[in-house]
Amino acid sequence: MCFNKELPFSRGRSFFVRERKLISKRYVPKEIEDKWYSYWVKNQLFLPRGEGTKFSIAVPPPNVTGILHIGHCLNSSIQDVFIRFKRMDGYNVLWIPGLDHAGISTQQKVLQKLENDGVKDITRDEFLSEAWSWKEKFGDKILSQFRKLGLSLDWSRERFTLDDNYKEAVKEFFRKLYEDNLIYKGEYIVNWSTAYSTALSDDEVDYKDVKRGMWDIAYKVEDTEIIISTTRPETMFGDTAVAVNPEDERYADLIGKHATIPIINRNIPIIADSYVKKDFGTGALKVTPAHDPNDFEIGKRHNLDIINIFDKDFRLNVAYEGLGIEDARKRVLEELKSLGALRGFKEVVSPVGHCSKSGRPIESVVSRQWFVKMKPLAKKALEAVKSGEIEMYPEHWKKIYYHWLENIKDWCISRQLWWGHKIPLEGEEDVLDTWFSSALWPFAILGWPRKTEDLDRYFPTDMVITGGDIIFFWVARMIMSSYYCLDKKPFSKVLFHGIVRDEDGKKMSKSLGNSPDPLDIIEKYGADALRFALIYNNNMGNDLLYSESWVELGRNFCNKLWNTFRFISMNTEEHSYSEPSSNLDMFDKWIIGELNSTISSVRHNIEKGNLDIALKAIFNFFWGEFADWYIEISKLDLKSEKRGVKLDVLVYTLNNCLKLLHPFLPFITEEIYQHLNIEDKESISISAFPSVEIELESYDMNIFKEIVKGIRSVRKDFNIGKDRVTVELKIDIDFREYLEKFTNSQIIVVKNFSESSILKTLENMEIAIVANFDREKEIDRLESELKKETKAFEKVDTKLKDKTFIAKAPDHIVEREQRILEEYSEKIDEITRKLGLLK
RNA sequence: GGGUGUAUAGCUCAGUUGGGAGAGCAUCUGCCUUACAAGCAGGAGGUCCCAGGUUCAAGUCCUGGUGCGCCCACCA
Repeated sequence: MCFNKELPFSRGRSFFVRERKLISKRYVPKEIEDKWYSYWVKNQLFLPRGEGTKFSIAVPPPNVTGILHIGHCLNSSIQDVFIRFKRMDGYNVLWIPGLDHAGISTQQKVLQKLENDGVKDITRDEFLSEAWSWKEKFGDKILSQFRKLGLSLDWSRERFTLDDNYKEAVKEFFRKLYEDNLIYKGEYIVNWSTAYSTALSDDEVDYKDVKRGMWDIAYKVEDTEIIISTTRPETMFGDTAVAVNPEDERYADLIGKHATIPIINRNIPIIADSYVKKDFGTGALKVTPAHDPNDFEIGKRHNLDIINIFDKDFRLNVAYEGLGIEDARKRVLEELKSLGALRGFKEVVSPVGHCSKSGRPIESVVSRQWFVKMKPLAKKALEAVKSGEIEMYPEHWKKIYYHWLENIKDWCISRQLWWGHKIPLEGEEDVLDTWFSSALWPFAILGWPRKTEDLDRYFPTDMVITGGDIIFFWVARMIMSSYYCLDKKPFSKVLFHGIVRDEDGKKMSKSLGNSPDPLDIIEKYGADALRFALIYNNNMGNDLLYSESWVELGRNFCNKLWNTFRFISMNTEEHSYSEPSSNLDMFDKWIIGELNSTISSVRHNIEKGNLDIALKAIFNFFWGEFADWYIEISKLDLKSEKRGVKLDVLVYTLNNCLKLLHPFLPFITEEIYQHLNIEDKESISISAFPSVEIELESYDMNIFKEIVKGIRSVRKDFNIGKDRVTVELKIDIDFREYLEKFTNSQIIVVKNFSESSILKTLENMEIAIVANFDREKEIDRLESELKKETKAFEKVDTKLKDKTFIAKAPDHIVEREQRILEEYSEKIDEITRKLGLLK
């Protein structure tokens, strides 16, 4: 195989000889990240390749409004880890990028811009051309941020929800629903966004508790009156009944009579409906079917008239013509007061629907809108998850999903906007809800409704990864539409991750100004550091409280990686690498053994979706074992005849770590991999993900580590410094020579520790260090240690004296406790003996 | 009101099927030991929310309570 490689620097071992001075002591991500991204794209490394099993993901398309935030970074980094892992593991991988036109949000932004530019009276076509240039500008910006993050997306298949192909998909979906009688147009009460002058679906409304006034108003009934309570007095002109509870004795003899609306003096019937609560307000309710969902339902039950009291700009049109809602309310109250009809006032806190986009209160109005009947679509979507055909993690999301689908309501899909898919029927000017098109994303981007190779090969996709906040908007609707259109699931697995919050637990938002710009973070710390931070701290499903200190840890880790590479590269200038196989000593066997278990753990945890655990496993191995112990010990042999083997093991381990880390930290791993140059691959991204290759009997180094730590600890406690010391042991060890060099000590084996030594108890044994020391200090130290050990001894002793424990606990547990007891006992004996000598 | 999640070190969080309490940050002490001060070494710091229960054994399982969070519905 021969690649036409065009590497962005001169590559190979000679690099270090000639340019070593250029390798900076600190890792500087800025200098390499863009370079490698261009290299990957230029060499088409993100296109599907090979004959392996397919693995495909459709990226949740970001809105063309705004810019990428930290949450997007988390979402897309998680996906990239899976994608890069599978690509390295031999799968034929496809990851498709794209954007969502985001109807309301985008239209609003564009209108805002036009208003700022002083443009008025624009036609639909003029508006659309303005919106398209907006899309070009901001869409590119978002996608370039994806590149900055290092996402290995197939850019040759970039999609947009308003592409011509996509329009076909939307038309086909609508046509099918229409022909199956699942779409209908009707006069219904809908949520109306006064900010955007369009209908909204129920899901786009957020309820917030609002403090507002509630007034009692008297309506005349023949020679008496009935007093109703309302928070919206100005809607009285749309009243078509007064309702009371049928059980309410106070009003029993009024039912069937007529009440008169004050001011306009129109008569309306008094009806009985069990919806009305006796103990709320006065127990009498004014019924305004045109402007309240519950009243609308009452109206349907009693065949009441519907009187719309607003024009399209929400100015009154029955009385007080032309006044806005607030002004009208004031005037109505004044007039009621002068008529003597105003009987009470109090403040109440009650939930009010707000437009989830603009934050303004929504109005309920009756209008003609298009709806989709959802119950028939929900059935298969429900079954698919219940049967396990589609998996959802964390699993508790299933319950939320079931509950929504089991209580699903019809979906209002028409929007009075310009930016979107026009309803594909003669004469219709409205557009479809954005989610109507998003629902088709996984298959529309693969070519549906046409039969394409991509659709055939890559659908259903393997997973969808998203925040739980769009489970209804998006995930559930994709599942419904996919079964409906193709009779297949859209993906096999749904992974929900948490929301990124700030350090105080507040949701990141522009208005709070607490959301850092990912580009600033990348500029300062590098994309790898940001990816590290997000994945290292993301326990699947829980929210995460973002802190810049995480990114610092990521950067520090990259720096550690970089300096490990520098150290190794300094020593390998003249070295010709071959995979380590023979002449391995105990330390080599130990580190390769540890590497092997890390590899297993990483594979296992990525497959399970526990990316944080996988990353921590590599982090701990690389920093805590390889750098802190193996490299330090290997320095002892870099001048001996073992040098060659040591370098082989160093390079081998580093190279494997790079590959394990590549899905998480794509840039720095590529940079170092290319420098190492020990495999014939044009990129680490298409090299083979590690599997356990060198099987060997691994070596346990715990005793070695414990003794080293014991000596260090004593040196510190007694200010011994770096002087050579004599260390007494009661057993011989097979790494004595290394231990002596590593700790600057002389090891001797003794039967009893000498009087002039400092006793140190380790987990498995005791050692004694011979040095000058403060006698009193040592006595204090030993006494407090004796206390501690005695307490621990007694705890285990009590346990072992418990007959039921001996009888019922498994043998291996009992044996272990006995072993532990012996250890404590030995330690106590030794400390006691030592104390005797000192005193 | 219905549903659901969470409570472990000063902070943010890990803790697999029950079996000797962990990481990062912060903090204290000593080191520029030639790969790395973005580093190295050594420490200190915990009533695992509360109360019961199951068990030889509970941070882990069960019941109840409390605090915090989220989702759905909604009162004129």
